[in-house]
Parts: sequence; C-alpha cells; structure tokens
Amino acid sequence: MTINWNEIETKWRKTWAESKDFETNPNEKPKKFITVAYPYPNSPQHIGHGRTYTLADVHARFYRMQGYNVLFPMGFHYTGTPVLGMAKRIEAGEKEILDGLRNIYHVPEEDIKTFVEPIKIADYFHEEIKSGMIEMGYSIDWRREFTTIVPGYQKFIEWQITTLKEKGRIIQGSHPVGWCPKDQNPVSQHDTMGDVEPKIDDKNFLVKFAFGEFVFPVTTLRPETIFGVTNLWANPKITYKKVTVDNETWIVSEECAHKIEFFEKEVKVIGDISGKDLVGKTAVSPTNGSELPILPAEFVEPGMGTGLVMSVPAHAPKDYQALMDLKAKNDNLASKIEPIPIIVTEGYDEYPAKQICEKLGVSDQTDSKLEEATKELYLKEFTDGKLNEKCGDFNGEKVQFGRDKIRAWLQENKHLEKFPVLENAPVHCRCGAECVVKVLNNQWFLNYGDEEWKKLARNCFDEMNILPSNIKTEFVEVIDWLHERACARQQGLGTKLPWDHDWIVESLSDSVIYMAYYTLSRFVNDGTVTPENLTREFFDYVLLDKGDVKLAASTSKLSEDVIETMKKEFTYFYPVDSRHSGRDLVQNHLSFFVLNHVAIFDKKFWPQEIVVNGSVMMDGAKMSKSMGNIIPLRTAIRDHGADPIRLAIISSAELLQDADFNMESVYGIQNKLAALLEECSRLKNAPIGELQAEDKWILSKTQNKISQITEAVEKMRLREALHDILFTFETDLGWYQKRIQAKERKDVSGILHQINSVRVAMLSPFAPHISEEMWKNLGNGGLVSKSIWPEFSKEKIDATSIQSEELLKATIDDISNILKVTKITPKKIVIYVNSDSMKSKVYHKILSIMVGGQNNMGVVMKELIADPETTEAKKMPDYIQKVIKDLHSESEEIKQMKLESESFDEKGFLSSELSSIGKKEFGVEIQVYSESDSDIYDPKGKSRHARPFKPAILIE
RNA sequence: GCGGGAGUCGCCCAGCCUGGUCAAAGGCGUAGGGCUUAGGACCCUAUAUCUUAGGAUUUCGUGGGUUCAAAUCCCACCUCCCGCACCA
Repeated sequence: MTINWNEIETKWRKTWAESKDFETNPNEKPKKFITVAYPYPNSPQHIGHGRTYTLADVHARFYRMQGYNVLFPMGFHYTGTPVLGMAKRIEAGEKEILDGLRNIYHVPEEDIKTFVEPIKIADYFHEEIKSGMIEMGYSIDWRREFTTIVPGYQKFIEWQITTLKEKGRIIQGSHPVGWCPKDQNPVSQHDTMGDVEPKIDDKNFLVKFAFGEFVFPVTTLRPETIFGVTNLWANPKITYKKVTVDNETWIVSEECAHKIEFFEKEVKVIGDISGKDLVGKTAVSPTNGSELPILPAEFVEPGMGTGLVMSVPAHAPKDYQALMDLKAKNDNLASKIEPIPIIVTEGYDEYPAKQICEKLGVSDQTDSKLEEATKELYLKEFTDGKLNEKCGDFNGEKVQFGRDKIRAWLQENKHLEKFPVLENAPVHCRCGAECVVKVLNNQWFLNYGDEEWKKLARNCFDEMNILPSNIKTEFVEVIDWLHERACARQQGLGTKLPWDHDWIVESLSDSVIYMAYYTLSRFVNDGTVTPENLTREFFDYVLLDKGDVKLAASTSKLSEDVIETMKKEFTYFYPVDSRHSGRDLVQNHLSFFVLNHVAIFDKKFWPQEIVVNGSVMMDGAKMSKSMGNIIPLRTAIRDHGADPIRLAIISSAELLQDADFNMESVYGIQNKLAALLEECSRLKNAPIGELQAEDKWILSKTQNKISQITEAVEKMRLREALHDILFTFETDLGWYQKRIQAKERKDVSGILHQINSVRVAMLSPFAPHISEEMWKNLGNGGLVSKSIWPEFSKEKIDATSIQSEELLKATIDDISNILKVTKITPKKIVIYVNSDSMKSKVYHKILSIMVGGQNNMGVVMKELIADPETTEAKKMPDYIQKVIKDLHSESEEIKQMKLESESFDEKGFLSSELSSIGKKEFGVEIQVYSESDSDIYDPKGKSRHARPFKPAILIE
C-alpha cells in the first residue's frame, strides 16, 4: 500500500487548526510550559533544525495527552548581524551566495531582489521556517508568535536590560573588537573578505620600562618573565617614533603608533628617534628599578607589538640566541650579561632556553628552528613550570596561575596594560581596508564572573531536571569559567540600550528570559494592549509583583482588569517547565538563560528543566552547504511526509548522541507505518469474550509496555519509546499470532483492536498525522491527539499468565534447540513435568532466597538445610545447582511473580496449550506426562530430569 | 595542560547510572527460504566458535582489582572526538 502522506497530513492539520487545538489559555488544569530556542531566520530550516523542535513537540503532545494544559509557543530571533552581511554580499552580487539561494534554497528571483535589505531576508525565511513548522505538525500556539524586533518585544527587552542594570548585573569596561578604519565600524566574520573571523588575542600585554623622560614599552605574552629580564632589544635598522600617549611619551615603531590610535587614547607623534640611538642606553625595570641595557637585535620586527622587546635569555630561545650572537661578536655590554632563571620546569635544567637551543642545534638568531624551540618551551613552562624565589611574592606559584597574578599586580601599579592584537592578521574588510583592533572603552558587560551570581545559578541547576542527566557536569563547568560577557554591540538588528542609544542589546542577551513574553504576546498581537502600554511599572508589577496595580495602570494607561488578566496568565504559565535546545548552546544560551532567570525572577519562576539534544548528521557526515548534503526540511516533508521524517529523526539516536539521518531509515519507517495503518483498517472493535491464556498474557504484556514507554517518554528517551511502540510490540504480537493461529481462533479481533488502539495512542505524539488516520480507521471516535494517554494499571497484569506463557515459550525453545542440534525429524515429542513435592519445595525455597539477592550456592545450601522442611536438599546438590542456574537467567520480575503465585499447574497448562502450538511448530503431537503418572511413557528415563518450570523432554 | 565525551559481536548503534533477565536489543548488510509476472515491499530462518539432547567455550579498547557473579563498579594505561588555554 502506498500512502499519500501529504494528503493525509494536510487533512489532519486542517482539522487541528479548525478546532484550535493548540491555542492554550489558562484554565483549571495543571500546566506545562514547553519552549524551544527560536530560530534565526537567515536560511530555511534543514532536517538538523527539525530535531530540537520535533523532540519538543513530542514532549508537548505527550503532556497534552496526559491531561496537562500545554503551552508550546514560537518566536523568531531577528536580532543579530548575519543578515546584514548577507545583504551586503547580495548587493555586491556575490555569486556564491546567490547560487546558494537559487539552487539549494530555491528562493524565487523576485524575492532575492529584495534581499539587499537585511530585514527582507529575515522576513522571507521567517515565513519559510514557519511554514515548515506547520507542515511538520508542530503543536504550536501561533497566536503568541513574535519577532524580536517588534515594538512590544523591544519594550520587554528594554525592561529586562534596565532591570539587570539596576540590580548591578551590568558593568562597563573596555573591550577590543575587530574594526575597519575606513568604514568606522566593527567587523565580524561576514564583513571580511573570505569570511574570516577576526580573532583577537586578548592575552597580549604591554609592559612599560622607564627610559629617561620617555616610556620604553614592550609587548609580551608572558608577563611573569619580567623577573628574568636582563636587557631590552631594539632594532638598529629602523626609525622609532616619539609619541605622546595620554600623559606619557612612548617610543614605539611607526606601525605601533598607528595601532594605538585605535585604543581610545590621545595619540600624537612628536618626533623620531633611530634604533641605533637607543642601543647602548639603559632603561629601568618597573619591578626592581635595575638598569637594563638596550642591545641591538635584528629579529625584532617593527610590526610586532611596539617594535621593542624585553629579553629573557633564560627562558626565551630567541633572546638567548640573540645574546649569544652578540657575545660571539665580543659586544661589550652583552659580555657582562648572564641569563636570570626564574622558572623551574621538570625535564629542564637551570637554563631551559640554552638547553633547548643546544638540543635542536640552533645556529644563530635567524635560524628557523627557533620558532619550534619557542613553541615547545613556552607550552611546557606554562603547563608544568613553577616560579622561583626571584619572583618575590610569587615564589612557588605555578606559571599557569602566577601569570595572571603578576599581570594583575603590574596592572595595578600602572606598569602594564592590555595590548590586544589581531591573531590572524592581516584581515581585510570587504571594502578593502586592512582591519585593526579597536578598543571600545564604553562597552557594556553582563558580569557573569560575579561569584554571588554564579552561586544563584548553581542553586538553580541543583534543583533543575537536566536531560540527559550526564550533561549536568558540563553546565557546572561552564558556570565556573564564565566571566564578563559583552552584552551590547554597535550594529545589527535589535533593541537599543535604553540608557545609551549608541548600543544595541546583543543577540544572546536579548534571548534569555523572553519565554516570559510568550505569556503576554497574545494580548499585544490581538490588540488588547499596544506596545506603548508596556511600561516599566507594568512589567515590574506583572512579572515581578513589584509595586501595585494602580501604579502599573496609571503609567500604562491600561485598565486594572487587563493588567490583572495578563499577570494571571504569566503566573499561570511560568516557570518554564522544559527548555529544549541543541548541545552547542550549553556554553552560551542555556547557561545565560539560567543566569538571567536567577538574576531577575523569584525562585518560584526559575526554569524547571533543560533538555539537550545532539545534532543531526547526514549519512554519517556533517551537514554543510559546501558538501551539498543539506536537505531543506520542507523539501523532505514534501518528498517523504512529515511523520516519516519525524520518526527518522527521533529513532536514529538517543538524546545527546548525534543523530544520523539517512534515507533507508525513512523508507523503513514509511513501510512500518504503512503496515500498521493497514492493520488498523482491518481490525474491528468487537466484544471480547472469555480470555484464554494467551489473551491474558498479551494484555499483561501490553500493560508492561505502557509502563515502560510512559517512563521512557517522561525521561525523553524517545528513541527507546518509539522503538518499543513500533518494534517490541511487534515481537509480542508475533508470538500471540502464532498462538492464535495454532488454535485457529477467530475471536481475537476485539483484543487486537484494543491493543493497537493503545499503540496508536502512544504513537501519536511521535507521528501525529498518520496516527489520527489509524485512529479513525480503528473506528475510534474523536481525535487521537485529544485522547488520553494509556494508563498503566498494575492490577491488569496477570502474573500467572506471564510466567506460564514464558514456560511455554521456553519449552518450545528447548525443543527447537534439541532438534537443531540433533538434526532429527521428530516423530514423537514427550514432555515430563515435575511432580516431586520435595523438588517443588526446594525450588520455592531457593526462589525465596534468591529474590533476596543471594546467589551463592554455599549460602543457599546452608539455608536449605537449616530449614527442616527442605533439609533433605543436601541429598540433591546437582539439582540445586541446576535450579540456581535456571533462576539465574530469569529476570527479577519473573522471579518475583513466581514467588507470589504459589501453586501453578504445569501439567494442566502444558497439556492444554502445548498441543496446538506444538503441532503447528513441529508437526507432531506432543504428549505431556507428569513424572509420577502411572501410565507414563518413558523409555529413556528422562522424566527424572524434570524440574519445576523446566520440564524434561523426549524426542524420538 | 585543564574540562567534557567516546571506544560493544561485518557496519551503525542500545545496554553501563541501579552488577545476575547478556553470546549481549534494534537497524543495516550478508546467506537461504516463502510471497510476487518481475521489481519493490513484506514474512520466515541463519549470521562469535564448537556441539547428534535443551549444552560448552571465548568475547564488549588494554591490563589489573573488587565480587559467588563484571560490558556494567574501582585503579592504571592506550586511542579518538569536542571546548578552553597556550605560542618574544
């Protein structure tokens, strides 16, 4: 049977939409508020994006069937800069991006024309993504939709950022950015030629030495080596500039003078001084006032740092070699200089630079091996080195930690400042100019480094449910190492900082507590309130219960009624019960989400749960535009149907694993669903007559499944749940079919109908459309999406039927096994069940001992002998060993059941049930005897091997 | 170096938290059979090794340990992936 997926899906989506099934308002039921990170609309969704949303939708639909009032909303994140860059590139007519839009995303030509305006790009893909979400059958309340640049949302963000500022969470400081000197604008990846991210090395420092009335600045990555400086280096071949920098006069290379103009300093060049003139003079160390000679070195590049360098010959291979070169020339000053070791590192002697230069056979300061030597030594000293007594207060510190302390100490005494550099220079702006580092002195930061704030976040994490739970340690780590984070930028779409209109709230910072806005947005969308009504006092009262309704009403000009209604809506739905997101957002969004919530809201509104999922691979490879293996979600839906795509995404991996999407699994799922659909149309709801053994068994098994699947879904182990619904059920039904066919029964339609109804109900959160179709074909009334999630009831489990059926299966298995090994064609099969009461007694005694967890043969034997009832057991150690083994390989559950149902008539059950199935399986009659039967047929004396639940078998 | 994660029977991938139901699920592949005009789909059987009585042996990166019992717990090691740090 081929299924027209799109037709079925469209039909049911229409039904849902007409009955407004997913529009959620507060009511008397308990609620669940489920949210997913909203998308950034600069491209259509592909299958990978579908994963997070699909998982959340299953979650939402599951809770809805469990009787919760579920709110599952969606918004669109316009904030940010990528569309700006895209628009520029499109305007410039770049082939690569235009080809992508045309050939991969199939954007119509007339729409591409409008894309020179960034917002049009966002608008276009917004609609595209939304359509995809609808087609996937996501149960979203679209009345609450918004984008992050609509006025109402902006009011909310203004309130959020103001509140954070007033709570002292926002601080101002300096921050380096990549900058185009021509455009006078910060540059990010999409502003540069070749899409290079300008990487800024913020760990480069400038240290100031006194040089008469001047400052002799050097740059270094290793401020701790200040204690080992023996001299300074200047390049005699270049001419340096005298530059006034704020209140000081620095001597730096021309290149450096140009760079520091962007450091928000007063910079003015007032004269030249040649490198030759510097050589031979002395400068003064900022740490101990010692006089350090300035020596000539040609390896010093004017473009690096200040064009001046400090020399640490004990630990810097280049410095060591340059010094040796001078000594070889009998340089007067150099000859008096000896390296000062300050770092002790295992594996190196007192002078590591010397050692490594000799080891590598470095010839002179132009030798390229010096790079390697430097790299190796620096890393080693950083990771393993310890500062020695020459470092004063820092004696004994590990370099890793000492470095920061020394840096802070120097900085405090104004001997050091930051000197950020472009790590991957040269980077060129799209306009052609070479980018520089600009230090913005007035950048705004969220002070995530604050210990007290971290503590609140840790509290929240402690009480939160995190799925899967093993990712919790990662969150703990992230909170530990988080520090100040810039929360504003100078370009892009977004909301302006209310107190400083030069800045726009940065995109990660305007998407951390917005879930609260979902509870209000429908009132803005339907015109009940306008953005102007959303005043600070309004938000304070509604979201924080601060101030009073009269104040809120007076500033917002809203009626108290409306305000109270909105407040009720917020307090009904908040907190967020489950936040779904991708793994890549653990380090940023999800952590900020928690940090901002704890900073702003009362504890009762802190998030309850975070669900993290891995990404999606395509046929085992990462999806990427360049590999051409991106399948837009809507294309996939059109070609294969939404439900098969949903299931393929869910079934390919557990939550945190990367899911591998491939077409085979889609086809497999389609076939599976088609078969199930067909079966559902065949089954008729018929009255259920008297239950036979196998009926009781399959109904009990169904209860087990319900319990397992429900638990799996609750823990978001959806792959497992789906697997159980589609496949494990099948295994049990397969056995059931065997049994009823063997008995030639025709009266099981009602039972199968009941079981499959349960199955379809549980399938419906996963594959909502086709499940509705199945539900209808089953003849069940109403919508399956509105039906009740099957409820597990322990009373419906018939322990006896499960164990008897297990016995039957085991017996059949045993017979097959014997037949397989002996390769005989059976003419007669005889079964002997145990009837020895001592064996039974001992069996039960062992069972009771083993259920307690004891498995030791010795202990079991002792307990048996100790009990007068079973003391005879010592005469049958063989039997006991075998029984222990039998029980070993049985589940705790079954053991428990056996223990509970005392007497069970093995012979009766086997003789009535084994004949039909045995005949069908093996083609011969099966006779069942009890060991003690007088008319027993037992030519080989097999009967004495019979044990409880393990009959002896004779095959002829 | 720090932090996080992974290594399972041809492949992919479950199981590990909470030890015994584990020669280890499922999918794919492969082989044989059924159904079919054919193909597909579907169904059955097999798929570590040995075995003419339901059994035995060796397996879950490597090596140890704990335990009556280890894929699962502990220790050490190896390999791989990711994030961060590091490079006058």
